[in-house]
Amino acid sequence: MSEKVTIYDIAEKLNITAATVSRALNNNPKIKESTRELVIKTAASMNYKQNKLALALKSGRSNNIGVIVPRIDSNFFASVIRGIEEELHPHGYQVIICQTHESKKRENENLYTLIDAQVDGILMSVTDVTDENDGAFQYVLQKNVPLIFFDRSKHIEGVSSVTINDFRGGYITTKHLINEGCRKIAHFSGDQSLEIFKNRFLGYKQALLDHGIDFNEEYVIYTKSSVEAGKEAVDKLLQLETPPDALFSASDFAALGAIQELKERNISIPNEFCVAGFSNEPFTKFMELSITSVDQSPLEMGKMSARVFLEQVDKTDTIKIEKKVVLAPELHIRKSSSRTNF
Amino acid sequence: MSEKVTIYDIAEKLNITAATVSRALNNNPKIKESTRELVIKTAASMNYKQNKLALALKSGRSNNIGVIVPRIDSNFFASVIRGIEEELHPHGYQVIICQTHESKKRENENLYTLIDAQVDGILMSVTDVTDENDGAFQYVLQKNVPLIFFDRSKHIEGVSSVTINDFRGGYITTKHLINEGCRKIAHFSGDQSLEIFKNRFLGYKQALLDHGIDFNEEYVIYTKSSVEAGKEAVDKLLQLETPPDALFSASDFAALGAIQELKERNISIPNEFCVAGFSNEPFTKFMELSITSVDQSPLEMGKMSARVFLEQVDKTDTIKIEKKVVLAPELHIRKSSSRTNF
DNA sequence: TATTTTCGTGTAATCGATTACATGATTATT
DNA sequence: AATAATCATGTAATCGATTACACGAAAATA
Repeated sequence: MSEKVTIYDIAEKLNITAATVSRALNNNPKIKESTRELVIKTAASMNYKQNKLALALKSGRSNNIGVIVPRIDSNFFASVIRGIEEELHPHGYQVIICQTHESKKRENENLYTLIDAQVDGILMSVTDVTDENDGAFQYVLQKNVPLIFFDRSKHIEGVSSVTINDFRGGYITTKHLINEGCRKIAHFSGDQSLEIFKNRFLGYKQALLDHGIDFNEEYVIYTKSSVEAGKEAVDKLLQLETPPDALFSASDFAALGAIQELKERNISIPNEFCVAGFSNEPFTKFMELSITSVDQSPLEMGKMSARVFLEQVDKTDTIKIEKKVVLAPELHIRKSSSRTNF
Repeated sequence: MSEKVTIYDIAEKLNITAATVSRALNNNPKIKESTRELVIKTAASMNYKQNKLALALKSGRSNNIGVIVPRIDSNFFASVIRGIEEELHPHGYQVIICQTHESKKRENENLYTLIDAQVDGILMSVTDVTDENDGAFQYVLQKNVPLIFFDRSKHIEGVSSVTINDFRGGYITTKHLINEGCRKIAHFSGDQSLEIFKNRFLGYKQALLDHGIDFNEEYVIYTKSSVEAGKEAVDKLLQLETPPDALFSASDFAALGAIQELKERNISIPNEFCVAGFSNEPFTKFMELSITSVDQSPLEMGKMSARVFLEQVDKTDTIKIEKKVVLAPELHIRKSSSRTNF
């Protein structure tokens, strides 16, 4: 039953034109004060609502921004999205969510769909199979839609990014393990095509080097981010001639799997074996044997990404700003690696 | 640099009208086959993309649906959203996310904004201060936009809902605790204005009744869903003349808090005290002392909500379908309450 | 052959708002 | 009083696609 009220209806009622109504509602200074008041009052009484679609068509701006993540049901990504939403909501932007499930096809599909839906910007975390030379990215850039990577980033000219210093995260965690007296430190890494994993790995390596510990190729295992994968990987490690005495896992889930497997083998943590993870998933601090982990401040990352977007959205199209924000990782030291402090 | 290609550009190039182009692209049967092919080929070669905003304005349908949740960074809501997205994506819908942070003001704001943005439907979980008589809901209904509640629902005529059987969840959990030999079972509940908490509570009460156990008002505590709240609540319980020997908490976080507090007091779980939570948060199964909890199948809930929406979206406006889907809760029995099986 | 169908396409309105330009009414200036 | 400047509003195009209606040409029917 709800008749849609347009500016034409208001115009008709007041015997003026829609143009005048539009101007009055938009506080155009050329409108007589009395007219403006009358229009605003009438609009309110008729329960007028501006049609955002018409506005979007005319202006070419939808006031929507797209967010693409591998999956939304992970604490990390959900928190980033929360940050984005909170930062953008006051500016009148709505957040559209897309998932890739680590599929390049889905990722491209999402990019094209978002552009076709005329979003005003795209904030995304790439998949582990993303190719930065893909046409979809060119398509986005060519449309002059601000594109911002968060966490999982690729180097593309003209694209800003908000990441954490993964190298440093790897470095301080490894250094911490060394401080706890560990010398044979293993590392679970992820897909090397993702910068985040490469950098955590490099930080790990550098810390070893800086502390005079030889890097041992055998101690590095590439795992999926799952409990199961962590168990299997630890299994492999323990079969080595000289098994490690500590683990820096680039994934909390793999770290948890490792802990479960070590416990089953009655290896005492942290006395015989120290474990540290990455991401500060909620469960890491809830465990009785709480797990040391690197916090990525996802909320802050989301807010920062949103801010970078806001900075770019109104700039002249001709100037391409490329901003690289790097947040500091924070190591949360917990029981799984605390021989001394607890 | 990207010139936008419209149907007018295609029309001009082929010396026909935009109407013909539109028809050809929409597989209108009145178009000559040769023309259609030519148009489609030309459109492709010119890299034409349909302007969704223009389409939305004309049709009044945006192909967006709005999802409103208290917060997105909770495993439960994130999983529901995942389900919604996965179900709706193949149908060409985009999902817009809004958060309320349990604020009625934010909730209303979100409802109005979504309607003004012409979403084709709204799927939401209400706040704990939502009033079903609020004008915002009337506004939505009056616009004939399908509204579907999931999990946290209110009774509003013409509004469908997808929930789990919280009564049953409360019942089977309490019954399980009784089976384990507990007789003095406490309950942490939440805001009673939310059906979910009322129903879990009622299920709890009924189970006691059915097993000849007196209901003890003192054993029921209304807590927030947080670890801290759980600790404080257990503290109160233990000060009672006859402290309980089990807890059914309507929140996993409060259950965790309870467990931590009980452990600090060296009360042995599950031998002296059994604990069960609700929601099956990821950490409940990861703990060494894994926590018994009720699974709400959030993914399924999201998919089901999406399906209910799809059923309603194309129906004639005149017929208001009101569908109430109730999913079955599933009790995951774990160490925190297993005196016998583990 | 004359008349009716059918077919394919064009014309123009529509969705709702914005805005460059035009215009008439005041007011200010000389 | 004549001219210029200012003000408030109207006219009409525009954003890009869809679609009811119209119309000429070709095909079918009488």
